[in-house]
Amino acid sequence: VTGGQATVPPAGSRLPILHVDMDAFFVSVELLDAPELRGRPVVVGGSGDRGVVAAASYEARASGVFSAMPAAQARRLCPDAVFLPGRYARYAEVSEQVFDLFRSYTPLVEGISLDEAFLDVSGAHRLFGDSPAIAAALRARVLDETGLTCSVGVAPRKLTAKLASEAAKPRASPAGPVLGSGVRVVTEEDELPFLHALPVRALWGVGPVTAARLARMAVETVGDLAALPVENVERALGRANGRHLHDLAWARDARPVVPVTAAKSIGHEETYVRDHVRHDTLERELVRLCDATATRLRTAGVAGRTVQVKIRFGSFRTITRSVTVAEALDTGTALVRAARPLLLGEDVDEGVRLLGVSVSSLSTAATRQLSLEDQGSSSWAEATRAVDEVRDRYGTSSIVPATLVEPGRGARTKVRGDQQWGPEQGSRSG
DNA sequence: TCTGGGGTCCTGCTACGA
DNA sequence: TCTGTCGTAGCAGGACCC
Repeated sequence: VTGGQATVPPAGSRLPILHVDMDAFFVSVELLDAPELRGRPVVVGGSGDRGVVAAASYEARASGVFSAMPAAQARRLCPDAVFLPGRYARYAEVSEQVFDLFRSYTPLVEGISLDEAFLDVSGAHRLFGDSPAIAAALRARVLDETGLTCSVGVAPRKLTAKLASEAAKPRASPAGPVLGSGVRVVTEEDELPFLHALPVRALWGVGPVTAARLARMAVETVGDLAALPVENVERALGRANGRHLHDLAWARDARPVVPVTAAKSIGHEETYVRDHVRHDTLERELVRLCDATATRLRTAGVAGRTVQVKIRFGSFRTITRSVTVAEALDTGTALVRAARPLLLGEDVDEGVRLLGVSVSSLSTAATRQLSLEDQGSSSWAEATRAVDEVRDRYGTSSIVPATLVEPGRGARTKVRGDQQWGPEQGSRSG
């Protein structure tokens, strides 16, 4: 307030949230490195029989290929497409470059995935102008510095910023990709009309099951959902979820942009080319997954008390078995000790399609209680540190649990990003 | 017809101690 | 000593996200 009169803030400063979404990110990175593929239908992921599509170019999308679609289906729909296996490390590298650029506008950057982030730019207006101006400048710089395009939503809160960036995206059409607006601004006044016109499936948290439940109540749009009494929604969807979605339908979303959130679980899982039926083979796979998970725990400087084993059978029936131990674990041997009885307790005659290990109830090394093993002897901790150092210097496969060494074949280890979107043809099974 | 891998969050149930 | 209640932790499954 100055001179007894309220100053009206400029419209852009009442739109603190940006949602930035890279366009067809994995595919765009591939095209950056292989420009001769531009204009062709390109699909990342799903090169094996059991894979799924991780990303599709707009040319491939015009044939009906979308993310998460089974590879076999994608191949039928678009036989001319170039299928690429995906390079997680390369995407992570480009992502880091893009996120650094985001952080040059504001420290309040919340990554949702490699290709998507929320930015709170409420403190950046003096330096960079209002939010729509920041959005436009940011898009231009991303293109200039990386050669990639992105779409940006600008809105008063996360919910609508995300939906706005979606509305700004390019679209696939049979005639080829149709450019989007690139930036979409949704002001406080526009918010409810914009929101209520969208299909209810657009809301974060409404998947196929929830959408089907809502359809039984004749809810097709966000507006339909908003019009229902909250009690009815709670009865249909459960208390927490029902209230949350009803709030979202009225654009009530107070979630702040949180720059860093600590991981709550770390794990690995893998789908096999053919189902495993032998316990000894699965035990070896379990050792490999535990070893990889433990390495990542140590890299993150955390250890966990709850160890979970996930088994997906040939029929796609999926079970989880978990155990919580007194002391937090971060070594492969300790994880195997906890996980093995969980696996051995299950009948695998049906055939196991996927095996996974994950660790939760994480604590940092500084706060965790010393285990008896730690207190009794430091030799195992030293050996583990030495293993990490050898792998740092000579690669992940340079030193592995003896169980994983096969005469004449060496050893196969797992690192993050391996077989990210399904098993490769010809990889090991048994 | 076929359904990945990395996660988060919620719900319902059971066990257990105060 | 027995019984009921309540809060919490652990466990399993499911829905959802990118």
